Amino acid sequence: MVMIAHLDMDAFFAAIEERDNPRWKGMPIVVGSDPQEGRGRGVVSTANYAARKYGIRSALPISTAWRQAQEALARGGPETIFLPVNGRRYGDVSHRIMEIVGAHAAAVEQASVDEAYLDLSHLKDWRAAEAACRRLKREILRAERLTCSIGLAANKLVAKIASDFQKPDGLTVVRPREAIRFLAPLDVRRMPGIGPKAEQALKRGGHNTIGDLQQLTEADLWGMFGEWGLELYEMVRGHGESALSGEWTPKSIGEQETFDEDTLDSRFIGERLAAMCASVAAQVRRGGFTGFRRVVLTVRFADFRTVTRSHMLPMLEHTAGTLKTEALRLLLPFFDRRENPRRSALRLVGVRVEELEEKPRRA
DNA sequence: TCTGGGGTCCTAGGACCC
DNA sequence: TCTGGGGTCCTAGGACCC
Repeated sequence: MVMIAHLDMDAFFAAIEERDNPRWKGMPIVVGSDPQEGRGRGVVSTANYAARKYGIRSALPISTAWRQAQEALARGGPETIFLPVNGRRYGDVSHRIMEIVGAHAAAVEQASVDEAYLDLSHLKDWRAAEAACRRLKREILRAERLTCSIGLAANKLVAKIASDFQKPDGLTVVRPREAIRFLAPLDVRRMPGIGPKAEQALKRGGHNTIGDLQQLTEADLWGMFGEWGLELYEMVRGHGESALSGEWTPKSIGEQETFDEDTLDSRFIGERLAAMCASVAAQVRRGGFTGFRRVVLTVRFADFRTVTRSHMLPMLEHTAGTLKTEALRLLLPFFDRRENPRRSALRLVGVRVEELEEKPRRA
C-alpha cells in the first residue's frame, strides 16, 4: 500500500514574521513588494490570516492591498504591517523544517520553500501514517512555533488537494476508496493545473465542481483541453503519480525587473539589463553549470503586452560579457520602429539562459 | 483591482532533411 | 507535373505553479 503525505506550511512568510516580532502578534501582516503609500507596482507574496479577513491574499496587487488596509483602518480596524520578502531568512527556516520532515519519512520530495511530499508507505496502515503526520505537526510546532497543514492519500495529487482542504493547522486523510467522493464537491480550481483560464472556460460550460468533471467523457475533455484533457480525466478520479522525484536541477536561470516607472531611456534600461546579465552569469557558475546555449530576452510594454526574443548560440558560453552582448542585441530593436512602431515605454525587462550544461560530476 | 519574480511545461509553425 | 510523410531544430507565446 502506498501512502503519500503533502505538507504545506500555513501562510509561511507571514507566519515567520509574526513569530519573530511578538509586538505584531494577531495583527494583519502582508509580506510582499514595497507598497509605496499605494503607488507600488508589485504584488502580495503572503498575507497572514488576520490580513486575509480584509480580502488581502497572495498575488493581489500591493496597491490594492494598501487601499484595503487603509479602508479597514478607517473603519476602526487594526493597522496592517507591510513587510518586504526576506528570502534568506525564510530559506533558513525552510531548511530546518525539511530536516525535521526528513526524520519522519522514508523519502521526501521538497516541492517548494514551504511544501514537501513524504512517502509513509513503510508504516503499513493508514492509522499509523495519520499518527506519524500528527507527530510531525507537533514536532514542527515545538521546534519552530509554526503550524502546517497535511494531506494524506495514496498519491501526490490527492495528498496535495487534501492538505489544502482544512487550513490552517489541518490534517486531512483521504483513503483510496474515498477519493472520488472527496473530490466531487470541490471547486474545479482546487485541481492542480486548472488556473484562471481553464476555470473560466469550464464554468462558462457549467462545470463548477470536480464532480461535474467526473461526469465528462475522455472525448469531452480531449475536446476542451487536448492531450492534457486525457490526463485531467484521470486526475478528477483521484489517479496520480506516487513516486517522489529526487534532486532538482534548474533547466533555466534568469532575472527580470519591473521598473518604478515605464521608460524608454535606453541608457537606463541597458544598464539594468547588464546588471541582470552579470548576476545571471554568476548564478550559472555557482549552480555548477559550465555554460548555456540559449539566451531569452523578455520585454513588457506599458500596456502589459509581453514579448520574448531568443537566440540559440553556436556554442556553449558562460561569461557575463557574452551574455550582455547577446541580450543587448536582442533588446536593441525595441528602441526603434522595427519592434516598437508606437515607441511604447517599457515596464519590464528580463534575461534568462536555457540549455544549461552541467559540470561533469567527479566521483 | 492593474497586475512580482522565480520557474516548468506544452503547443504550433516554419525550416530543413531524409 | 502536382504532390507523401516523418523527424528534428529553432523560435514565440501562453498557461500554470509557488
